[in-house]
Amino acid sequence: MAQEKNISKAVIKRLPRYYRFLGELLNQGVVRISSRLLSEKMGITASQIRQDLNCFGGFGQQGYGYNVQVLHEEIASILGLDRQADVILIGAGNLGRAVANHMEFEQRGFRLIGIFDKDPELIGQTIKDVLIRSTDKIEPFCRVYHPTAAILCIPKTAAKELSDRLIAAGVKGFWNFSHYDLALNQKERGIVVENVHMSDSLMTLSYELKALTDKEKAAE
Amino acid sequence: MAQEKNISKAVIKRLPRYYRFLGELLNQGVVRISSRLLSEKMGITASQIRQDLNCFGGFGQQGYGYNVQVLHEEIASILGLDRQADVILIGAGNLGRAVANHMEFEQRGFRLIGIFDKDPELIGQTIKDVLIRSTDKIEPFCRVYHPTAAILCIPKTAAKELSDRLIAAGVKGFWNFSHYDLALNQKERGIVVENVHMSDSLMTLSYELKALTDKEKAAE
DNA sequence: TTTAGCCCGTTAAACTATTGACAAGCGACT
DNA sequence: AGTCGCTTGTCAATAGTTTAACGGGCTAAA
Repeated sequence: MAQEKNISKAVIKRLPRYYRFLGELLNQGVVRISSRLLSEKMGITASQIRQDLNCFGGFGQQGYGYNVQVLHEEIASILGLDRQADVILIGAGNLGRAVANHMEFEQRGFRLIGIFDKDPELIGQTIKDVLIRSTDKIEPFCRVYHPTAAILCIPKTAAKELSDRLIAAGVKGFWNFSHYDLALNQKERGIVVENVHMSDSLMTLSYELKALTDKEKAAE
Repeated sequence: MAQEKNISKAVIKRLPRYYRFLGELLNQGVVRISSRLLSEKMGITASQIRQDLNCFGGFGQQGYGYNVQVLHEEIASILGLDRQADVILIGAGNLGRAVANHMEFEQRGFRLIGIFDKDPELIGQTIKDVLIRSTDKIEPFCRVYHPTAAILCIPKTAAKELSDRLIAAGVKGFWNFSHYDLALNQKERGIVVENVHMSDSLMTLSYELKALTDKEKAAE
């Protein structure tokens, strides 16, 4: 395996997008693609594509380009989508249920093996054949099944306590939908966090819409 | 209003986070905060905070710092949270329902005024007192209510057609949860797009977990 | 087999973003 | 009123990211 140097975060963030576009090309039966053509499709520079891919090895060939299927598989492997990391979901409210139902975990490198909630009404129900257990059962469950990651779909107020407990129970990664800023406290402890701050995203949209309106007004 | 120069995207993306932290301080009854203190709480440099805030004007005072409430309100105003931009939701599946139920639109500068789906089973139902209508009714609805933005919680396959129709109907902003890369086609047309690519985020987490495991193995 | 046209990998340059440094202003205490 | 310590706003330096340029190798066609 290559990947000696530390790969920049910016590159990593682009990989899933490459993967998505290559998957589409594969579906369309496209066999080869040049960085120039892909750059036109994706709206980025060909230079960036070549530079990004080169972080992980020379997958292309001069005068030919890249083989779509090979590249698709290589990126899957880089992202670790060929594994099945066990993940548990904490919080089976609106958002938690939607995430459990909506995401294709198996195609993204994960397997959902447990769901936890503190609401007695929900406990005992199942989502996608996975039983909802009491949050009290998190520790015993982890002792048996050792999930690698946890998805947090819980209120901000519960996030600190639960994340601490999960880390103590051996969870290494978090997909955090709560408004709590998890990464702050967990850095440098061998814990990785991926935040999905939906309301931040919505506020960004608000800003951009406002900026758009202001600009149009100014143009008059 | 200040904000003459074009503000960098990186700064905008941080504003909601500032807003979140300031809101918390406000709840705790904190009256003033220095960039140094805030930087410790947020895990970024004080320099960056001062530089970011200065893009929009000098809200602080030497020897004192920033007034928490004033700054909180200023950022709300910059982000446009004091407005109520009308927004419609397209797609009332798992994800769409969760978004409608879960997000506090009124506190983020928006007001949800309509929901659309093509499934006859869902049409006629309501979410948060908002009626679910047929997607056939999008155009007449827009002619009457002129929504500023649309939330796309629909499959990739439907995204292109619906976004085209919505743009034709006068929608200016998209909060896009579909796997379709909306921004590509809509750039430079006075349309703003904020993508929430959840599966990209999940794949990023997969990469980071893999990298973590690899590093631990290498350390042995 | 030769040649022309592509296209990759790589290095260098341009650009952007973050961090550090410091002068000047404010507040609090003497 | 004067002084000390703190903190901003801003400029300069550093770090990081993106884009451009180019040598050389591969493909395909003559």
